[in-house]
Order: sequence, then structure tokens, then C-alpha cells
Amino acid sequence: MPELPEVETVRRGLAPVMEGAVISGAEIRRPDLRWPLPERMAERLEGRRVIGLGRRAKYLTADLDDAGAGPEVLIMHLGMSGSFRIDKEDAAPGEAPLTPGVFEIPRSRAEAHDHVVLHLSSGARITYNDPRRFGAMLMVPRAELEAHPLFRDLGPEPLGNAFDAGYLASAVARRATSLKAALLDQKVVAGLGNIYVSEALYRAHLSPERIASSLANTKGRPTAGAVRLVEAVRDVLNEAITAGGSTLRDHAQVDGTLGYFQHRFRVYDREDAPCPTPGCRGLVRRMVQNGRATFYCKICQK
DNA sequence: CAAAGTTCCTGCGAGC
DNA sequence: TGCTCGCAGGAACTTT
Repeated sequence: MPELPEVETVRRGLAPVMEGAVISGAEIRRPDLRWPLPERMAERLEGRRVIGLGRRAKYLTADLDDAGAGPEVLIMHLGMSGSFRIDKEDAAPGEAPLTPGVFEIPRSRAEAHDHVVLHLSSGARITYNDPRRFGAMLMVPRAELEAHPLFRDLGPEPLGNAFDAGYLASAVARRATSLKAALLDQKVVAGLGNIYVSEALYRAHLSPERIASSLANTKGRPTAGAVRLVEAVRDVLNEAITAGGSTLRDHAQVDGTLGYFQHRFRVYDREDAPCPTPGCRGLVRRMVQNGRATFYCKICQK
């Protein structure tokens, strides 16, 4: 479930085994994910040290040391169904077995979607699995990262200082689209996806159908709703990251899985459930906006 | 059947 | 009038 909190959870899980480690080998098992994988990817990764593992929006960024060609960044996106898992590198020769219980589906089917494997000097083996292959991996020179087409137009991080009500109001002031669509637009704010947009709008008591520009008053200043929305976005993301971290720890101890956790949503995927707002008699509704499901309460979200 | 994401394409309206 | 630009909305990618 890769929106910002999930990607951040994955980053925190991978960082201990990746940061400072040297990539001793890489297995590239197919030529492409969403796009072709980098040219000579395995050769270019081999022997490189991972300086740090970062995140921008829903992208993971592994900083690679200078290997003659200058420092580079390995950009990774999980798409809809991507996940990483960590296995201990088996000292014995031959293919190490998967840790029992990692997948509920048979091992053969799980391995069918293991597309990239990184062997690390830390003794960990990191496997990228992605059935739908909407994910992506790219390698770009460190100096070109911010100007890269994927990064260039990204809005501010929702948990950073730049994302405040004043910014949000100005960003949507001329937008005739719905609030739902505006928040999903990574140019407005980077990292929200379908789940957390529904959750944030519910918490702010704002209708997903409201016109985005209504968050700004006639002078372009933020409305009270804009202030509530910024706080709701930050709250829901922080809570999800916290929950993901604790779930991750449980899973890591049990089976080494990363990027998989259960979460409790107030409206998302809760059609017909009673609205959780105290005193509200409404039901959670499901509708489709821009081809995506939106969950909301008609009564208390205005 | 519907699905957590993003890019690309088309069509529309505004403005020059 | 006709062209360009930007925006909004939808299709497409794929597997379970």
C-alpha cells in the first residue's frame, strides 16, 4: 500500500541494512518494470556503497558513492504492488530458502514476481517483488536529481515546513477541479494517494467534491478549512507512519517482511459503515471521482 | 470486479 | 478566425 507513510515505513526498514553497506552483487531478472531498468544496472550497482537511503514523495532514493562516474542515486518507486523484503544472506552456497511464512501464496508464485535482488555487505539480501510492475527503478547522477522530470514538478513534502495553509491556498487558488483531485495532484503536495486523501478530507470535515479554489478567500488567503486540512494531512500521515513502524517491527521479527501492514481507516473502504464522527448519524459513502473511489460522509463533510 | 500510482493523450476553453 | 497554452478528465499499463 505504497503512499507516503508506507514508503517511509519501507525506508526505515531498509535503512539499517542498506546505509553504509556495499552492494556486492545484483540480480536483474527482467528487463523492465514500468519502464526499462537502467542500462547495465547490475554492473553499475556492483561494488557501490549506499551512502544513505532517503525518500521524496513516494520515491525511495539510495545515494550511491562515487564509482568513477560520479555519485549517483538509485530511484525506486513501488507503484501499486511493489514491496521489498529482507532475507539474511545464506552463507551456504546455492539458493537460500525463503524464510517460512513470508508469503501466504505459494513460494513459486511469489518468486515469479521477484524482479530485482540486491546482495549487501551487511549480510542482507534485499528482494524487490512487484506483481503488477507499476513500480520503477532509475539511476541518475546525484546532481541531476532535483531537475529530473520525475522530481522537478513535485510539490512540497506534506510533513515539511513548506506545506502550510498559506501555501495550500495559493497552490489551489486557481484550480477549478475538486479538492480530492487537487490533493491527489503531486504538484500540489507530494506523497498523498487515494487512501490518505479520503482520510484527510474526512478528518478536516471537507467534502471531496468541493471546488479546490474554495480553500482560498477572495484575497487568496487560506480559509479555516485550509488550516484544518493541512493539520489533518499531517496528523493522518504521522499516525500512519507511527502505526506502520510498529507493525513493521512485529513483522520484521517474525518473518522479515517489509512494507506490509494493516491499518485502520475511518472512511476508506468502509462503505455503509456508520460515520465515526461523534454525534453524526451519517453513513460512509463511496463514489467515483476521476476514476478513483472516494469515501466520505455526506453529512459532516462540507 | 476492483485495486494502493503515474504518464500520456485528447478535448475544451481562454486568451492573444 | 485561428493558433497556442494550460487544465481537466480519461485511458492505459498489469496481475490477482
